[in-house]
Amino acid sequence: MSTIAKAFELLELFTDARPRLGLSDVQRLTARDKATLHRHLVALEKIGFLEQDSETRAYCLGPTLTRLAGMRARTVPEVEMVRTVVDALSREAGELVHVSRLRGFDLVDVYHAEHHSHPVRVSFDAYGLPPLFATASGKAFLAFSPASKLIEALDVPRTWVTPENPPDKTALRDELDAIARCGYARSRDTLRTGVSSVAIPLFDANHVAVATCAIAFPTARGGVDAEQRLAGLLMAAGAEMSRALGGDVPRNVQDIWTANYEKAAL
Amino acid sequence: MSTIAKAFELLELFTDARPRLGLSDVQRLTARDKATLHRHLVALEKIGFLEQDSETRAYCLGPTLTRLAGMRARTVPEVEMVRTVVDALSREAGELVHVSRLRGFDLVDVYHAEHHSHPVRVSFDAYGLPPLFATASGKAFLAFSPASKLIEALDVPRTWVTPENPPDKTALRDELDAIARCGYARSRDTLRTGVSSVAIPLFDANHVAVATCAIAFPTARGGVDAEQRLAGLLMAAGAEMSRALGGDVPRNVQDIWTANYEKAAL
DNA sequence: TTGACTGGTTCATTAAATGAACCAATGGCT
DNA sequence: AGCCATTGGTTCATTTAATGAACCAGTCAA
Repeated sequence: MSTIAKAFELLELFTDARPRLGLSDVQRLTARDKATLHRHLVALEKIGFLEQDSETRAYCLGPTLTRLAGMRARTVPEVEMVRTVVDALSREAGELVHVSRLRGFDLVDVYHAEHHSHPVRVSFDAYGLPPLFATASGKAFLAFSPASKLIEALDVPRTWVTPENPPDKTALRDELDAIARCGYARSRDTLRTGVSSVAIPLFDANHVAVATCAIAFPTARGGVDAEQRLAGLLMAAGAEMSRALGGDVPRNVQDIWTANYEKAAL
Repeated sequence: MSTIAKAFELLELFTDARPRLGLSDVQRLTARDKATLHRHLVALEKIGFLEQDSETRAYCLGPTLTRLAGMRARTVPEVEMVRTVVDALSREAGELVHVSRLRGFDLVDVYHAEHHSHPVRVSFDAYGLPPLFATASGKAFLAFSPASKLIEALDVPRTWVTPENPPDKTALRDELDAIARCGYARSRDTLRTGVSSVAIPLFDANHVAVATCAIAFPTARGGVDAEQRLAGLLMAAGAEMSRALGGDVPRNVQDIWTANYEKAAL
């Protein structure tokens, strides 16, 4: 394995659950040699990917990440464009909006925006990324992808331990069909109790689902009508977001969306 | 040099000026071997620090940076605390506010917030980071640091080509003295034409300046009164921000700030 | 056709990463 | 006091992984 990948694995250890790790912690988590780990940690600290508390000697994620992420947000046109749309959507919805893109069989954050009014802390990768069929975003993606994708997705080995999710294939298939009909996916308290979300897929130029946009909101605040309102906003913005990514929404999906958000607006 | 550092240097090549680089571009910029560079680029792409446009084959900064930066923003208490203060300040000022911290002789972004009303795109590292004495933030830092810091700062070799800034030591010393007296530093069109800013230092627990907070605004929008208003906001929030970093403002500086922003409020 | 570009690959050489053993300091606990 | 288990960090002989000159293949313009 390349040293770069090894060093990166160290960065991945820092999660919401354990944001500060000492040398020994890292050693326990990786079961690698202490000397090597120490050198890697120092190297990462030198370049600002980690920083070390001079008192406790513990490491945490460093400021360079902020800088580079900002650079990406400014310069990568894809993100730049999505950003304006997502910011607007976030203001309108008053909730956390995030766009993720498929990378292998994981959905990784492209950009997210949270309206200031009521901060909902939604943390993603506590211990690895959840499987596609466990999140609204993932289901939105699968529902608008060829069936073969689901088969593949189910076969991919995962670090994430599903919290009581024996993926029942037929039930899942039914749910995905329902999502394809109503235009958006939903989840309640599945990823994190108290957090619900609605999600739609975003499409590339070939009308293939390659990304997702989701709105997360506290379950307590989201009745059926609230959920439908948010889903309506999502579907109304769906075309613009796909276009921001350089893609386009398939005709049949656009028809479903148009019908649904017009209904929601009434 | 460690492989980690080498790979990191590649990431540093991606700037606002040139956000997308092909293999050959990278080779020209680094004068390193193509094979090695290619392997590094691929490794960085695998972990999502870069991403490659499948059509143009060019690389740009990747989505993992966004994810990790978000993780840091959420989990590192220092950032978390600064965040709330900076967000508030940004809303009040209606301008871009950013907090940077000293790292070697560079100021690196800890957190920044931009009020949505009028977006000012202020890009920092076009070709390396500017020297301390060329920015409001840097001058704010130097003015409240022992004189030896300035001597050191002037001696540090820099990649940044100063755009007509032969650092005249006595003039600089005079300016820094003036800053120390009035409580904040200012710059007009120095870093980027059309952009002005005001800045104050932030102090650690030992009353040593270790960071800065600056407000950037379009020169066109900033008359003398506007500048003083922003500087007043900055000085009023200075104590809270230093405390958010776990530090404290020296008595004499606090006195200057208190006197000045009370004057500005009248 | 040629030549100058791309991005990407091979494989012998070499330099850098590795890890067992070792320090030094800290913090309980008898 | 002494002791044992921690902690973060370092050394240096060994080995593994990084390196780079040369090489492919594709693209574009002259």
